Amino acid sequence: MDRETIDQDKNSGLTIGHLARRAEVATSTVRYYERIRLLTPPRRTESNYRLYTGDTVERLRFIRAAQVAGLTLADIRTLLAYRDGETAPCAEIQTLLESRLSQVEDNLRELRHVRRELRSFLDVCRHNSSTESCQVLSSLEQPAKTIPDK
Amino acid sequence: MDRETIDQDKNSGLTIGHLARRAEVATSTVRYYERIRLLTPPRRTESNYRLYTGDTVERLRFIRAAQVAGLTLADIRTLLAYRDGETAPCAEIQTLLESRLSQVEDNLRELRHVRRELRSFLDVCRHNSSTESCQVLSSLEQPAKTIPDK
DNA sequence: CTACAGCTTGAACCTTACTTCAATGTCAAG
DNA sequence: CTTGACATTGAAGTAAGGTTCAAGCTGTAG
Repeated sequence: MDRETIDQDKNSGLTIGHLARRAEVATSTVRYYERIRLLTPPRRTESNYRLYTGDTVERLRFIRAAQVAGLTLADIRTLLAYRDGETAPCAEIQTLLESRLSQVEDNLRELRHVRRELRSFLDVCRHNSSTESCQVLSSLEQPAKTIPDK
Repeated sequence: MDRETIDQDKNSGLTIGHLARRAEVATSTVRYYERIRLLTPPRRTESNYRLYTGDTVERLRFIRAAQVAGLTLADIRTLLAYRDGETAPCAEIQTLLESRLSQVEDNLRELRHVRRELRSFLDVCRHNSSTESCQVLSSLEQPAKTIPDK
């Protein structure tokens, strides 16, 4: 039995620090999530320390998993409400996921475009023999400049 | 000769509004750029209006082009300093572009990961016959859950 | 008993790239 | 002369997801 486990047994609850270590988030994040109503206020010790159960560890992992999937905290609040309630309307969840997916795909397209731009500027840079008067600067002058084909 | 051109000729200078329209940015953006020293303070009319030359239109286009290429305004300030000065050290510019490119590539990798996650949750959603108790919620419970191969 | 780690709070701060606001001044047209 | 568009300023607001701070209490090891 390690320190953590002993501490937990003692009062059958986790202080914010223990919760945070188990869920691998910062304590400030836990308080932040309580503020924005992703976590409901937990019970308190006599000395006003927050006291959590293992369920909250799960909840935090849920939040992380959803974040990794690209959902915003606002999205996640919606999902958590379903998770807390008895109904979990699949169609609405699906709509939410699909709308995020299409945003992610937009971002991907834009990033690929940015990558193309950067690469083409780097090409200019590399085909430049002079160490001064980098051609990139002037190629940035003409907007929408395309590499002339051949 | 259109209104814009007449206005320009009159005093051989552009007010902030004319500059903004020519460069297709908001006037508030122009003032912002001046504040963060991307633009040097222009001369003023007697009545304290900013008065720009066509060079500033070019400068704003330069900024836009660089932004589209994924550079931050801080990066761009560096480039503008080279552009204003007599030396444009190609090597350093190349380094800057390469470091942005690798950030962009990191972002792309991460976004592709996010897309995979979202798609796999959507698969769960679509293979679910029940309209209630959406399986996505429980599949978010187990972190790092991989779809079991067959 | 004394450290020192850990907890409490509300408020402020961080990043990036801007926008908005309020109060006031300027300029050209009718 | 009035109206309306445009200009000025500094300060504050926005989005998102947190972090940091100050000042003060609690808990425990030595």
